[in-house]
Amino acid sequence: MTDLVGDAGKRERLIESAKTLIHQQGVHPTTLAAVATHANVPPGNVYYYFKAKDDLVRAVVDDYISQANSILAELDRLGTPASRLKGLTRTWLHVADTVADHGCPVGSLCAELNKCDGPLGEAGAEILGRVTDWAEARFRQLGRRDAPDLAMALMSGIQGSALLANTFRDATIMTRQSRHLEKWIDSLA
Amino acid sequence: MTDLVGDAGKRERLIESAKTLIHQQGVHPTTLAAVATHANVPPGNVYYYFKAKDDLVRAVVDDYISQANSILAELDRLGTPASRLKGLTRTWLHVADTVADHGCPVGSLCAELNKCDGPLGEAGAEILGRVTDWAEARFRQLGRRDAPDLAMALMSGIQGSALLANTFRDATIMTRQSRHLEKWIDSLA
DNA sequence: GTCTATATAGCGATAGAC
DNA sequence: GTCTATCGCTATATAGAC
Repeated sequence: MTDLVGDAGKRERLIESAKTLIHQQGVHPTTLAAVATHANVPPGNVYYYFKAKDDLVRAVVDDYISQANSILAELDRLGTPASRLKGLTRTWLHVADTVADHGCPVGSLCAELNKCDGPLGEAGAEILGRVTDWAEARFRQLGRRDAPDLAMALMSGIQGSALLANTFRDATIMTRQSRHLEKWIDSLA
Repeated sequence: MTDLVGDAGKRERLIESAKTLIHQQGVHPTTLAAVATHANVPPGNVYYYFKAKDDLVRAVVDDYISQANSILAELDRLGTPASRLKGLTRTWLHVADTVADHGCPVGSLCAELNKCDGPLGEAGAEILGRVTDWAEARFRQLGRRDAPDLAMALMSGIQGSALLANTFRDATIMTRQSRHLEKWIDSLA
């Protein structure tokens, strides 16, 4: 949400810059000076747009939530619940190389936020909760009573393989696991 | 590996203290002063035992590797490959509450190390590689040609559910996923 | 050989200049 | 309303005391 005009998109650039750097380096090693520099904004100037570092991180989380909403809305245009769920899996497949390099953008962020005190400590649940709830509803559309468990199993399979792909710097771990999960979804339908 | 005598176990205590604090807070927020205090060692004295913070973290990684070796050796005393693999799954089940509070000790550590430069950036692969290789060999004992994929699928299911259990602060995510994985292993045997 | 006092540096945050 | 100079804190690391 841009506050007013006069921004010249600097706030958005700062959020985008923070997203990139946090994905690559993690939250703690990412300094506000680096975020500013990468966004072509005068260093030290970040505090005009965000009153503390935590607020910038919070903005990044909000950005991921709205990004998730867009992706999920797009997936719902697919024909069947099974194809929607397989489409979700394929979302990570498309960025397998980036995941192998730096991990899943939201998964690795959640891992770090989970260890934070304060409001940010619960922020990860907002992003992953949005996606998990969506998957659960789609499994229910498939007529599955155990939809909550299945949604968790799917998300676990995705997030776990992202962690392994990153740890072993091997994008094929994602692609092979993706095949595995898509077959599994078909077997349920 | 203790260098010499005269230690009075301080080095071991520092490693144990670092393991605990890193698990709870992450690597970056854990200060050497806090590690020393928690280990009842004079602050600032850490540098006598470890020449840099990275060396302490490296010692923690080595400790997890030897811990993994012990656990895997113990699991190999079980009768069948399938029971060994299910035993691996149950290893996380036994610490489900801790996982819900602070994440999987090695999984969350790997997530953070994956974003580090230098030798530590590859350290996570040493721990998870040890376990993954073991699982792969056990799947092969089951006569599975696709043992590498199955090992990754199993580890993904475990690590992914650990991340979700931590994110949602819900230990039952681990227990339910564990049931799911054990059934899956049985279906392969 | 064991430990402590201190140097150094870098970051987040603020007060105030333009 | 927009941005910059600077403060104060904290953490790693070292030099040297016991």
